[in-house]
Amino acid sequence: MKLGAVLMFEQVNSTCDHKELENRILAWWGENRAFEKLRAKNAGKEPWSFLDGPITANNPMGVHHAWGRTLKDCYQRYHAMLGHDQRYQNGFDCQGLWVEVEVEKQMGYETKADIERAGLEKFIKHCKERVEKYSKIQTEQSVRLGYWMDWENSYYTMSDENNYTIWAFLKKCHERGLIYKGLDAMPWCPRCETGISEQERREGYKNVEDTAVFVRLPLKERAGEYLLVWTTTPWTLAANVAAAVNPELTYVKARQGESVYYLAENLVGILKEKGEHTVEGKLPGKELIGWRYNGPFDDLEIVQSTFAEAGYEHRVIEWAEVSDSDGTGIVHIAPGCGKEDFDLGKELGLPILMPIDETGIYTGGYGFLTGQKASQVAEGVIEDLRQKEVYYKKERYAHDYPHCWRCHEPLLFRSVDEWYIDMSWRKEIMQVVEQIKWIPSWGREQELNWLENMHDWMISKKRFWGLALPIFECECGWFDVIGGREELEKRTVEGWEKFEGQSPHRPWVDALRIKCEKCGGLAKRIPDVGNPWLDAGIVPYSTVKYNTDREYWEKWIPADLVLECFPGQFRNWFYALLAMSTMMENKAPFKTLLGHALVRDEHGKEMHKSTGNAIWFEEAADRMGADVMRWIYCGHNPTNNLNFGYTVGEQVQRRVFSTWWNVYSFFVNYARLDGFDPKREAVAYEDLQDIDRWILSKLQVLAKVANESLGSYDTNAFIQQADDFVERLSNWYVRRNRRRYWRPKSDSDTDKLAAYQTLYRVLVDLAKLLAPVCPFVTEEMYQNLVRSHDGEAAESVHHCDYPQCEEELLNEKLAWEMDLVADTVSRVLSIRETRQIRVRQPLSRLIIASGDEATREALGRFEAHLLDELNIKKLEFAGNLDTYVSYSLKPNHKAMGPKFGKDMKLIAGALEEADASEVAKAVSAGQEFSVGAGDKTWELAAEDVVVETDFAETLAVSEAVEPALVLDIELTEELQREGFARDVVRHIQQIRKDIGLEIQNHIAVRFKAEADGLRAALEEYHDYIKSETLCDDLGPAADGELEAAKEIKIAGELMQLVVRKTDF
RNA sequence: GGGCUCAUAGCUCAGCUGGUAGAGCACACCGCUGAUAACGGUGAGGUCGAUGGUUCAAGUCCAUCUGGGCCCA
Repeated sequence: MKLGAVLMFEQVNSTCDHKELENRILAWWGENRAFEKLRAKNAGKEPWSFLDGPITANNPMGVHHAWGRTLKDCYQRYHAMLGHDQRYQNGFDCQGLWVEVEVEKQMGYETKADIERAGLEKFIKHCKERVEKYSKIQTEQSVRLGYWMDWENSYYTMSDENNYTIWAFLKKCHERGLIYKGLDAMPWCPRCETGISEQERREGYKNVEDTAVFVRLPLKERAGEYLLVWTTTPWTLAANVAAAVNPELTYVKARQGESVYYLAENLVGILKEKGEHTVEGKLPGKELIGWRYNGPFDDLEIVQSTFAEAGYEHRVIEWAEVSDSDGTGIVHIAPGCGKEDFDLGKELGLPILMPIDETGIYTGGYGFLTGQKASQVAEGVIEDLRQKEVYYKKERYAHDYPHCWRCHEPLLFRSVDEWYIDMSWRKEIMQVVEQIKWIPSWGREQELNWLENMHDWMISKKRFWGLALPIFECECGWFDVIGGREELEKRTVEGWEKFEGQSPHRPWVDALRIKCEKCGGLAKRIPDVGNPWLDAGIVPYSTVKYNTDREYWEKWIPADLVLECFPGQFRNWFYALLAMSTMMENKAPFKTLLGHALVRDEHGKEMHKSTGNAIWFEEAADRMGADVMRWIYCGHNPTNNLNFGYTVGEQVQRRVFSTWWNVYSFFVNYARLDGFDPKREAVAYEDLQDIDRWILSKLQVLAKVANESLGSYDTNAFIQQADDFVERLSNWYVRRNRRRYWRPKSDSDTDKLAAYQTLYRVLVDLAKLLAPVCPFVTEEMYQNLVRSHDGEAAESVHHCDYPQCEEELLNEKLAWEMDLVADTVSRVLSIRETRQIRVRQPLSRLIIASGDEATREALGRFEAHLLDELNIKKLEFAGNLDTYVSYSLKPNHKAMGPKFGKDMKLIAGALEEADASEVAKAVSAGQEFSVGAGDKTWELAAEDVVVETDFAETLAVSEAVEPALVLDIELTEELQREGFARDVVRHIQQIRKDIGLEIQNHIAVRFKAEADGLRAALEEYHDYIKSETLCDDLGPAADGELEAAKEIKIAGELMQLVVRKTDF
């Protein structure tokens, strides 16, 4: 088809290919530097500050990351359209064990020794390379998502600036005397050869089955009597120092064969398996305290020497935490191998046996155990105990046991020296928490709860790739913390030449020495690296020019928004941010924190590579489209986990995007045919139709909701409204107005112009409103609708001002009226349904009965829509339905409750007794009336009761709600013929579609029909059928013309139809 | 044991400051279609986890309990 000169819109397909469209828009943004122009446009204006939590640059980004990133982008785009200046800085988390583990896998290293053999420098280089590789991949993925960031300027937590700023933080801590080295029993990963911090330990609990052993420990001075002790970690028995009982529990003395056993009364059942026993006495736990016994490994040289040195013998101690829920009620205590054991040992001054080294292997002095892996000695220990006759029995025992969160090895407990920050200043942090708005609000409680209960912060890790802790320690015990590069250079007395020009990482920083201020010797850096949450926690300082441009920092911090996935972060990033910022400046680094939950699969299961239900980001983006994904993310309540998958994607695509796109495509394609010129002077508001004013009002409501929702970080509320708007736009506004666009072209047709202008305005504003949510499809629409003809308009939809509600276009009355019309339509359709009368069959009249003037007036004004939509000839109005009905009465609780209170039940009874038709008359007249029960009477108003009506059979009625509707369902032959004609039209249209004709193609139709009614209808409605179907030639078929005929059935009568295209 | 949180239709979820329960999907039936491989209508399906309390009125507020999740000990 040839286009005239005035046609400016590009033709639009009826379906939208998201993948193609999005890639095209991405390329266009790039070529036109759309993002850079946006930044330039807003530069220097009022700032809005978002602070990005660094994403771990260790693997490709998943659909779970895309949730948070979509929300981040959405709020940034919204504020950009409000004209706010922004930093757009993305962050990558680079340092830490997670990277090391992946590099180890990649290089085939098994142990720390392997790394050291291969060379630390090489290893660190690989770590850096891995971070570079994945940060690049994540950047590309984020771009595909439509995430607008200053990608050239992303921050990396491995940067010098970041590391040195953490040093400054640590120095402040040290100046307050909060840094210390402590010996503690801690969970330890023998594979990673490092301690696991409290935060990390919580990541890795797994339910496993272990061998639990019952051991009988001979009591000294009580020949033939034994303590029965139970442990789930047989490897720790060699480090046994004491046995603990609960002084409040009751214990029994039980004889079994030659032996006498002591154990908790409630657990005596465990003896059964080994034969008969008799209970010879009961005693409280406190009577056992102090009893001495022979340890299970007293034969070991190291046990003997350690105990001798301490002047100690194995004995029973008290511990209130001992329970009788499992085991024997007597707990084996090894202070070198367990957290509680260690604390207990410290309290009581017990000696400590530390049997294993960093790799989980027994050290010297442990006899046959020496050189063995602790995780593999269970059977050997049992055999040894058996020979020593202290073995009683074993069992399989299922429990939650901590595992390494990275490599999944079971953790062991070791007593080791680690470095800590004393967190006794937690109250200061808790005060800072109060400065923050938490969404959802219980986030505050969560954070406070963590701060209340946390222990000191273990900041050291015996690994390689990470923050080099700036703690220099001298052999004499003196240590100091260096606060930055300058101080480091100033205080370094040796090794600077090896360090200069390198990042402050191992191995280079290990070469440095400073002078000990106590003994004058050389202090060297402790070999440990830092906890990675230090890296992420400092970013409000390190990435926002805190050290170099304080004015800039003041401008952007505290940030307006931090937005991250909730789980874990209360003790991780949020905690680190708050703690570090409290120490640095005693203030919150951000004002609002928005948290979201986790992404699950469609069925609510966790996504895992191994179970095959994981969805890769690229695949999702290409298959469903980034816009669709973003709609799903924005439309979800962030508090709840999100069940993500292709089914929900298809739903959103169908329900929202397909509908919206088709309105757009409908508009564009007809606007082209008609040569609609968007620059023409606007039709005056008073010359619009009510339905135009209605959709414009609805658009303003949407703009209001959009600004309120996005302004309060609630995309969900906005999406719900937008969803509804698209639905109403398509299935009411466009559906009701189709014929206005189809009318023959005429420049003087103001009403047609009004229809185009209204729909145009709605589509343009809707694109702007939704631009932050789905940036691609809105850009596409904007370019075609606006930029195609207006070179002065903003170059991108994302450069536009965000639409604000125009109060003068709001019209609540119209909204109410349109709801009434829609409701009326729906009710009449419901009547047709129950009476089995298809909508194509015209009916003679609809009676609307209401005592309410406004209701009648409103429906009267939309009469044309009602008649057309419902295929009815005539509308009649009545004040009530007296002549057809009998009445019954029901109380309206909402109206009466406040007035009559406790009398409600009595009044309900009185209404049942009252003269219903009298009341109905009063109600429909809006008058007061009285009812009575016993000796009481009440004055009721019209709105206090609901009148129900029973109808005669002759009419179809819907009277449950106001207004009452009565549908005349009598079918005359005349009406039937018209119904036939509409059926014929409909079938011809279907055939047109089936044979692939375009809207504008003309046709010829041949038919054959036997039934008189049908033939009469074809004759009577000959012209109507022709004009409705663009048919130039309609007539009965001659012989041989029906070969390709389609046989159809109309109201039970057969008919044959042939459609032929006549233009080419 | 303590803190937080959740419990509404078969599934996923809305229900703000109390007024007598909704949507989408799925299912069945019917209809509509010259924008819509769409849509509309109807039906079935809910003791709004349980029990008390406040109130004329509770999914909504309060208390207790049960069950799930997270956090802490």
